[in-house]
Amino acid sequence: MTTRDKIVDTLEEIALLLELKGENPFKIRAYRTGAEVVQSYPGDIVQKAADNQLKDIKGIGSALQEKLQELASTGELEFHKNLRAEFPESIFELFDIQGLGPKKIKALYEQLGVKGLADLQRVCDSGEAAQLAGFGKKSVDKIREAIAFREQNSGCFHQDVAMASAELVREALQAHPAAGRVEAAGSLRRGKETLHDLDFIVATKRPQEIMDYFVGLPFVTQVINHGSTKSSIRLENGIQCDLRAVSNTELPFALNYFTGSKEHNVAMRGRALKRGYTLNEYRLAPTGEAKDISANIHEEADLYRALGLDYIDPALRENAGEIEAAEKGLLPRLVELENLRGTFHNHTIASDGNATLAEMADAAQELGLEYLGIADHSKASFQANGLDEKRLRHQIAEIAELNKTYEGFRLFAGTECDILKDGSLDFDDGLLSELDYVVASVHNVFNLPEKEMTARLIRAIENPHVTMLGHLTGRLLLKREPYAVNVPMILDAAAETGTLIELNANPWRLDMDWRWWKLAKEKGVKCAINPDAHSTRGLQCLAFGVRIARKGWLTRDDVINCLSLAKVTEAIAAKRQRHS
DNA sequence: CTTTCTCTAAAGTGCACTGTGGCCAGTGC
Repeated sequence: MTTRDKIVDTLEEIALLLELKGENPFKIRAYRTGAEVVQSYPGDIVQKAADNQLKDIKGIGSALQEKLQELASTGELEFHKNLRAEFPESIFELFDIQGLGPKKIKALYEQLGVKGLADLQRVCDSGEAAQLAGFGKKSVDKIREAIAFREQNSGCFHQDVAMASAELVREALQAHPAAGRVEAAGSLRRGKETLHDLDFIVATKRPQEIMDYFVGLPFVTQVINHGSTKSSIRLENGIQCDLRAVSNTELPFALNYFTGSKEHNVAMRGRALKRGYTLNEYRLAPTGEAKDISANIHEEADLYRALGLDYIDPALRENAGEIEAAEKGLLPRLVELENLRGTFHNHTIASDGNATLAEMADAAQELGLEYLGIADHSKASFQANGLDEKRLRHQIAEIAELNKTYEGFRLFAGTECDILKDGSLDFDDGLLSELDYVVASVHNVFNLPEKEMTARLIRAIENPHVTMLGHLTGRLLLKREPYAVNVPMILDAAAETGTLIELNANPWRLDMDWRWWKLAKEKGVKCAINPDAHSTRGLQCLAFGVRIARKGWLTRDDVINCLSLAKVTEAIAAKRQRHS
């Protein structure tokens, strides 16, 4: 069965391969456009393609119509197969290296026979790469750094992929008749920003049966371990998944132990010892005269209570003050997805999103939100089709019109305004003042020294129209390092000016990092959880943002999205009013 | 490869930055 995703992937791969061949850039773009159109087409485009009913779809001309028909009806495409045959499979690895584009990959492949990462490392080390035209010592050094960065993160995955895989595994396990409770543990449960494996615990009386079933599941591509209570497999996407079978009574202990973090566990064990117990993954047992209380422990919460602690949410288990807080009854009541009543920073087809204003608004309402902020790119982000003054004013008017049609819901007119190299903004204050709010973000010149980058951001923060700072460090998890910026100084400036900091909920960003939010909260800086959605589906990234906010100890009072429509309207106008 | 047109040919997203090689090409947003 051909799926929409497969068609999209095929078209994108064709674009990549054509680039490698040095084809006409417009032809390449046509395939990329085609992929986008297929991705966002409302309706069953696969069926339509198979039936050759693709006429009059903008972006799909005669050549793509034919290819899509072949692809949809046969599941294959001769043209694609032939293209693939021209290059080794592993060549795609090279596109993950920052600083390598199609031209350089082409040169490496044709002149040095570089087929993948291993070859790339070799020709960098041997000095061959530096000899190529267009290459030199500096570029080779950069490539080596990029390889090292990639290797450091190899076997790591973004939250969206990990969560989807975890759901698949959980459902499969739960379906077995001998499976009792099935729980995800590990860093997934703690809500870490990236993950390298999935840990599951199942309560059962027949562990061997569960293990045999687990390693034989259809999505298993490799069996790493297969024992009577512990097995490890690899999924199709490369994620390793460990499963442990325990008894019902052991479950709370196993769950606690395998959720971690290691540091949290060490602290817990130490605490148990002080109270006369030894704690491990199976039980809490008295070491001396203490009374055996294990029969009273059915849930993790009972275990924490037994150690004189309030229940500590998995998100907080990083040994970063959570045990002390739990002892004193000072743990925060963490924000929940259900607390969010709206969100900011979302894109539409006006810039690089693929849904219209109305579609985004409808999707937001379906999620139960009361307001949605639109923040399309500004003109300096040309590559993202950023709006100029005229188009933005047109969008403001469009939003005003749409707002007349809603009851109990509102679109906010905003912008994701580029912060230019010197810290000035891409739009003048006159236009910014016509908007409901402004997200200010950096999209170019990432390599400034920390001092200059910090000054750049602070200058933007000091603009009275800047409501919030977008993706603070510009990092792309597992792909690009954050840029150098002094976060405490930024937080001070934000606190002083009443500027919000975004928690960008895109699983590739999750920026500002969760490790800073506790400090931000202490300084009185508020958070805006934003999905940075480029489609209606993208709004669901909010869930990832909430997970990170929880790791940052944030409560509903710290997150502006938890305010009602009336209150949030005041809140986003507050900074500006200080200055008027 | 697609769209648009002045309708069978031309135009189709711009800029900053980096490094290399000698004033340009590749990359990334």
